[in-house]
Amino acid sequence: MPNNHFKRGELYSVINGMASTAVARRLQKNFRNAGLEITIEQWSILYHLWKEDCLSQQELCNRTFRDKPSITRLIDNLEKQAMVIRMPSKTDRRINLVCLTDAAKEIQNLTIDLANQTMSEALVGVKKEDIEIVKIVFQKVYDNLIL
Amino acid sequence: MPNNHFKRGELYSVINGMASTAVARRLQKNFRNAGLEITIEQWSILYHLWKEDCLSQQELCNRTFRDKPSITRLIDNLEKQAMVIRMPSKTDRRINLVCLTDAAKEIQNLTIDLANQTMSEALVGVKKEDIEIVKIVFQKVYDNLIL
DNA sequence: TTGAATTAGTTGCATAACTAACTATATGCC
DNA sequence: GGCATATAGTTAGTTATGCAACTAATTCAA
Repeated sequence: MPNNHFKRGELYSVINGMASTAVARRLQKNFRNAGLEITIEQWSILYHLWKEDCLSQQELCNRTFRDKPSITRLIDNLEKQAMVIRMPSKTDRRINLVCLTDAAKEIQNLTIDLANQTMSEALVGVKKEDIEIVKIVFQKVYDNLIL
Repeated sequence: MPNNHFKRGELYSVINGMASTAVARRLQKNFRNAGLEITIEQWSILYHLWKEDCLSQQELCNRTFRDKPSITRLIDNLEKQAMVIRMPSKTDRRINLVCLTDAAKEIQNLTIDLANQTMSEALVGVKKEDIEIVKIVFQKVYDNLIL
């Protein structure tokens, strides 16, 4: 039994029960209050497309740390809401390029402002250098488990 | 537009896409490989009951940062698998006390070992003091958003 | 003591996640 | 060229999550 047993268990439940839920739920609420009918999961797809448009579904899997079926359904739902369209790649017919519509471009600034505002609320009292440490720890965890 | 705009956006997607999924998915896989038919969400309930048995559903909500319907269904599924039973409180008939069965007690040591092992794999190369910082940051985030 | 407000838990509906099994296209080796 | 293998994406089935609306029991105050 490792000697740091309980600490790790505690960390585990913190990560699992709190990290994504508290921030995500608040951001979702802020979207709703602003009249935006979009989930944070859908927004996270748009967020990556705003950085670089017309990515393949596989590339979205890599960048959002989701598996392929999850991306398929998220794109399905975003397509229903006319936020993105699937464009068959001309060089590889297996690939769908996921491209933004004008509707998605219109909500970019508003939603990113809301996200920044939410992160500001969430990070009150947290030192900048500690945020950097959290990012580094998460990246290491991801590398340890996935690569 | 806040000047630390992109950093926070990045942190957001890291928290949302990676934190719970990578560790949780690995732990789930380790459970499955050990022949355990239990989800990590169900395990997180058992984890709190091993620390203190016969908690109310509301108390489990507080300790696992979940809402009431989530707890209701997790307990439903755990009850189907005969891991817990609902016992009506004698002092307040609105309350269900959720108590462990022998089957749950049997898997306690094995699953906690697997969880510690998974956290050890996940935290390779991460300094102990950085883990503490992550915990403190998450607690602050939670306090900022919920309280 | 009765009636409003609070608290504990459940149910219905929608979205999202993972696994496993599947189709279709592309690549690479003989 | 042709077959094995790899890659991109979809579908089906189960579990989990969030919200809103609901029932039942308790508390508290007029």
